[in-house]
Amino acid sequence: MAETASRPERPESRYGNRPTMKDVAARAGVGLKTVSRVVNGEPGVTPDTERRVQEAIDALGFRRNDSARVLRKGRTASIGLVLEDLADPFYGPLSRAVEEVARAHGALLINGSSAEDPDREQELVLALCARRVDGLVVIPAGDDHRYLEPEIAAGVATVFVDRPAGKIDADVVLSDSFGGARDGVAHLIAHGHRRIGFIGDQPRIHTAIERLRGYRAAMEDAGIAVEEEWMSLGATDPDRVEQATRTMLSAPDPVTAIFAGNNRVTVTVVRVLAGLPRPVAFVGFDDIELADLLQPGVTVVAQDAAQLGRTAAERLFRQLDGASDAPERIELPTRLIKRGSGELPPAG
Amino acid sequence: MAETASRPERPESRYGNRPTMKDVAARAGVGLKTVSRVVNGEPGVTPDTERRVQEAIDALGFRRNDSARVLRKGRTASIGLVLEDLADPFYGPLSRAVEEVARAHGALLINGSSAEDPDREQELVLALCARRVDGLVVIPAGDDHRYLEPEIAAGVATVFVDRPAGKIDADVVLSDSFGGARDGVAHLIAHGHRRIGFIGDQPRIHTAIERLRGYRAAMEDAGIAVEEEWMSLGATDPDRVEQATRTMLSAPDPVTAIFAGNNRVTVTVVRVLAGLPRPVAFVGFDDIELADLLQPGVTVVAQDAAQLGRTAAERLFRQLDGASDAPERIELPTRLIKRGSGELPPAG
DNA sequence: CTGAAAGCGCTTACAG
DNA sequence: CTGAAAGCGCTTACAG
Repeated sequence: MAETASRPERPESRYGNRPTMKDVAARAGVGLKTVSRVVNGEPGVTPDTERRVQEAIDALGFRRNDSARVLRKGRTASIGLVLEDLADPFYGPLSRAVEEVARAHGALLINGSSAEDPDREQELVLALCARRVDGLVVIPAGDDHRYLEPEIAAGVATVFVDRPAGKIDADVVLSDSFGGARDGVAHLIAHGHRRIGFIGDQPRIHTAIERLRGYRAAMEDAGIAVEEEWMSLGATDPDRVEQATRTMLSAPDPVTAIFAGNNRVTVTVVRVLAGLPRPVAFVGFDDIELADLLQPGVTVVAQDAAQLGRTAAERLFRQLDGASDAPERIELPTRLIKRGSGELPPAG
Repeated sequence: MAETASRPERPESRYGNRPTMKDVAARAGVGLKTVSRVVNGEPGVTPDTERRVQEAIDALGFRRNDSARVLRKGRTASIGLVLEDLADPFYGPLSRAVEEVARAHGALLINGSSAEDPDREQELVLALCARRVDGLVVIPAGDDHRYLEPEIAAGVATVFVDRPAGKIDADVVLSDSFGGARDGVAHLIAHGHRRIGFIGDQPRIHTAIERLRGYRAAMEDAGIAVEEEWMSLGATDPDRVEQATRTMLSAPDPVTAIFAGNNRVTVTVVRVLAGLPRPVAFVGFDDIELADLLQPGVTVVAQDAAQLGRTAAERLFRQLDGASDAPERIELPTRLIKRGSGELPPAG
């Protein structure tokens, strides 16, 4: 056992020591095409020939090189998924959903993180195109995707998720950020709040702007004049968010409620609020695990990450199956989940 | 804009309408090899020739087909990562760490979930081998990996993570499940508990067995005779875990503390305990988000998922760089994080 | 500095 | 039922 698994010397070429169809053909005493037929389960091979070929395959440990196959067939049966950060819990269910759809279509998933850097997004996307993935699901970091035009023209199916494509016309699947934020903020207003803070992601990110817009709309609907100090957009790292939270709460006339623009902001704000003596009402965009077990439970505007991924991937394969629908914008609804923190009345 | 992005007819072959080096060469009036030189930044091209080639590349929107390149070069500059479930928070940081190391080595990451199904694991792994990934990082679902022997012999670098390989000798990177569980249970014993329950994953999973072993060791060290009803291994779905928890707690002489075998078990047990009138002490294996904000805070045995991924990926690339070290078993330490739930005394 | 020929490991199109 | 030839889009090894 240890012997068969002992590490071999690495050859210069990784394939150098791999048997090919040619080797199998030679050993079985048949032509190349006959091996190809057996390997691919094509008809037109006598049982006896098939057996001889199969024996050669087993004896040599032959495994078809799909890399070569792809070169002839045209399709690679793989799709690329470019997201911001594989470690962000929001992308876990989304990735899985994309993978499941890909699997159902016999495709593999190549995954990459842009780290919210437009240059890195482009580099990754183009690397995937060079590998000739059949399609791309992209959570964009940048706001100019004209670099993709030649690829799309060449037939690479493309769907954007969570945020729209920039400066090109492409399929996009989004959550209703505007409506979700408006509902969440209206919910706080309905519980008596008028001084409400908004802490969100960087303003160059589409969802951050949309959610801020939803916040403003809800405030305006209620006839509340928003003050500048109530709004803070920026990085979602804990330090920045904690700072923003504390600033809002220590103002002479502090906010009595906070609305958070995404899951990472939520985690930090909740942590800060937990350390305060007086309760501050809170609603967050995106659900987070264990939100129901905190005291109070965390009220959130939930989006369905898995459904975003599933919808995008299905749309992608529809493109690959030849559908020539015009690019479409699909918006999925959000859902307000009341758990306590959003139903607190204004303090004092 | 809308025009350039409007969806083209899908050709039979995805590459049919893509310019190749041959097209570029024809347009620039040079040989194929000269185009190759320019595309790959090789020396030995006059500035003037280079400019002509570059113009042709830009005019045609040429992008090198790495799929073809790979066929000649031998290496695909891609590695495969097979894990259980992309949506499990434990695998997020692990995947990201593997991706970062891959990126540093210029490789792309192909990701797949086995859904804890050995057949699906094998299917995925072999599909990745057929694509000729340079290496594999595998969180195994099955316990027999002899099917990988021909691949490893052919030069596919392989590292197992989180659980050891079955029936083959290969690199493996693990957390110290035994030691971590023993420490966690000893911690409960140190706080006065003697009747302690263990709820873990299915017994065919290596980490489940190791953690159970750690539990038994701690109990034995303390001279406590373990009763059968205190141990429950099985699926980690909420229903099964809730049932197991309630059964242990409703026994005539119930346990006063529970040790959970992984993150999913922890989430469910914590949820059940939160609904009980009397406090039950708890320690979980794996840290979970917001564990510090619950009442009481959740004491856990934390493992470093990112470090597991990083270590495995680095080991993989060392193999690919030609290191011929013998297969090794690397065990990373765990860390007990005290937050309150594990320091509760036995009730009544 | 430049390029024609051969070949990577398959599949396609065709002929027997 | 079977197989020889050509070709997918590149790189390698070599010659000029």
